[in-house]
Amino acid sequence: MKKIDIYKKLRSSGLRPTKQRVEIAKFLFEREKTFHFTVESLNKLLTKKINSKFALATIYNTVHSFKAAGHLSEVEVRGNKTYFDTNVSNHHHFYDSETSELIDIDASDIVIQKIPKAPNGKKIKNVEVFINLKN
Amino acid sequence: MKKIDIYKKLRSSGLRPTKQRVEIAKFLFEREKTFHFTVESLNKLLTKKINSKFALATIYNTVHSFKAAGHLSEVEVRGNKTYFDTNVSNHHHFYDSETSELIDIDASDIVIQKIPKAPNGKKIKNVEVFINLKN
DNA sequence: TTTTCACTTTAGAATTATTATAAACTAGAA
DNA sequence: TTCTAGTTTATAATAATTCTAAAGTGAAAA
Ligand SMILES: [Mn+2]
Ligand SMILES: [Mn+2]
Ligand SMILES: [Zn+2]
Ligand SMILES: [Zn+2]
Repeated sequence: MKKIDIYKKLRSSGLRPTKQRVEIAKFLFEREKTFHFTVESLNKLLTKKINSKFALATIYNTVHSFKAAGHLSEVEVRGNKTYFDTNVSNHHHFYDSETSELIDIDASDIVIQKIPKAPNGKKIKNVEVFINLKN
Repeated sequence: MKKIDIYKKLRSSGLRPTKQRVEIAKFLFEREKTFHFTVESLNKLLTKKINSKFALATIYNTVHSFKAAGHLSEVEVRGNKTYFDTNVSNHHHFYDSETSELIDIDASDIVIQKIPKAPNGKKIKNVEVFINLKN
């Protein structure tokens, strides 16, 4: 994803392309593979990557803005911290509790044959599969 | 589950049957259906049920002891608080984000036809399916 | 039955992740 | 260039959970 595209991405979702947002967006979206992170890990990596460091509140604000704009998704992982995901398409995860690492599974790589129907007046929004790993 | 069984359950897992543990165990395990709860909700319900209230730290200690003994499992749910589950068998969940409510799905009610193989030297420990609900 | 002590409970402090506040800053429209 | 709504920031506040260390207790042993 080129710099021009980063600006487009931000502008088209009503986010002013500030220095902070552009830096963070470049870090998050200029990559080939899915990136899973916590605010803490992102903050550490950003501080290492660029010389200036942003306020922690800015990382929180930005990540939440990106999520609200649909550029990030949130993954429910065992533990205290919130995990974010640059893959916003419907997909599943391996979870390695040894390393606290998430690995993407393409939606088409898991096929569910039988599924119960939703209870009383509710509908199924989506199905998330977690495959927990061991050594 | 009778009182005698509560004592057995505690003793056999190396937990001294103190007044607090017995009360909490009775509240959690003397029921037909699965019970999903947070420490906060359990504390509220216990305070209502029995006249005396226990220290919050005791609820935490007890719930963690029960989990370590295999009498409770932990369910990963979106949000800040930790959810516990009296159903310790392998099963899945509906999650209603409107009400923050979990509903059990028997393992046999979900059949997965296709599943990817675990990465590099890892093995699959277990598979958890979450069906998120909407209205 | 009494003694003893490792285990348990408890109140409160500490820690951790996250959110709120409010003052200073800035992108970009006018 | 000016103006202002949106943004960043340091810091305080909040919320869930864990830690601490003193007081209490179940039950093994005397
Ligand atoms: Mn979590
Ligand atoms: Mn959670
Ligand atoms: Zn992912
Ligand atoms: Zn359950």
